[in-house]
Amino acid sequence: MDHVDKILAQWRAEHPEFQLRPMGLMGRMKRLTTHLTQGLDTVFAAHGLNAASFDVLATLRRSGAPYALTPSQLMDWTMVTSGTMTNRLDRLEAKGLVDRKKSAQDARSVVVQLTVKGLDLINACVSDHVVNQNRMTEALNAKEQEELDRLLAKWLAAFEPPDD
Amino acid sequence: MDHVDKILAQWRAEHPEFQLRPMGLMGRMKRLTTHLTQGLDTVFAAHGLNAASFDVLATLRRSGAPYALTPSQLMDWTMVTSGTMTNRLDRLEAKGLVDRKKSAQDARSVVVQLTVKGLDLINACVSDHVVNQNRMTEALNAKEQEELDRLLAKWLAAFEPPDD
DNA sequence: TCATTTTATCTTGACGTCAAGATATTCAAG
DNA sequence: CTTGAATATCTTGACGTCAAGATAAAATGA
Repeated sequence: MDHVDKILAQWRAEHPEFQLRPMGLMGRMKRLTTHLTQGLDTVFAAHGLNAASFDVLATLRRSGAPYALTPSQLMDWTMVTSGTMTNRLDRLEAKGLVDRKKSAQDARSVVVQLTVKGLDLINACVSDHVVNQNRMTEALNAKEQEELDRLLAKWLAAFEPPDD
Repeated sequence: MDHVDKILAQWRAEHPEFQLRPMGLMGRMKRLTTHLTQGLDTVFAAHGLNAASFDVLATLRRSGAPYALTPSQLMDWTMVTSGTMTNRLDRLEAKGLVDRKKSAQDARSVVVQLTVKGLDLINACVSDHVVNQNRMTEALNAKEQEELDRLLAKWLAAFEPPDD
């Protein structure tokens, strides 16, 4: 009897005819996401970052040398709007973790690149982050993780058709 | 090859030694949550609500007649801070969907109750909401939903020890 | 009883996000 | 060419959220 079970029990008492499995699924997803987010934030904060800034720096880092992408490419990877990305980049630039240069090919465009300071920071943070993620997933064994991943991937495919 | 697979492939190229299954799991959870949230918002918006206001009204509704809880009880159910709950209640009260009365038993406390207007609105909205949730879960069959729910519940238990 | 601690709610200030719109540049059709 | 459409980024204003602190009332215990 966890928190979500209690919510479902209340609905069942008020509306016995409701088909509640999807609600349970989404409720557990939402609550789990809250806990996972908090757990990840701890590591980000230890490096002076938050989820938003980590998201951008990690995207640049894993794109490989020279660790440079346009704001539009960053928006595609991170699922945020242009206004949000502008705001994130302003803060990262103010902290000296990225810099912005006008694109040579397209005068409308900008190239965002990790600074040396930004690269060092994200390297250290990502290492801790991966360890942290593994620790937070220990409640499930290898087989369970595999099965969960398979089901999530199938569900996700309904919203993001895989290209291949 | 979905979006998360692409992210993992980038990390694998940069850091072959990383243990990436937990990252894949969390990435899919996060992305799925984003899509699910957007899908739910559509129904809320059709009734003039958002996720925050729906959350409060639905919590009051499923608590059963007389649809009245204190702000502290609402905070426990919804996992938000006191400042957030004050803000949510201010807006709902301004729209005439709930009212706040001082508690007779405890002068520190307040009782938040659905108005008739609030009750009618949340009844209509919840019906649509349950249908919507079921529709958004159709990508998984009954057996898959059951298995996914079992795994999520087990993982969630690591963060919220079930009392029973 | 009275002082201390705990509880319940609200306030304040900062931040991250989005939608809608503004600017500037490039592309494409005739 | 030239002009209209599409693209890339930034700006603005509103909102939801949180952490930290303020206020008031109740509970505790000496």
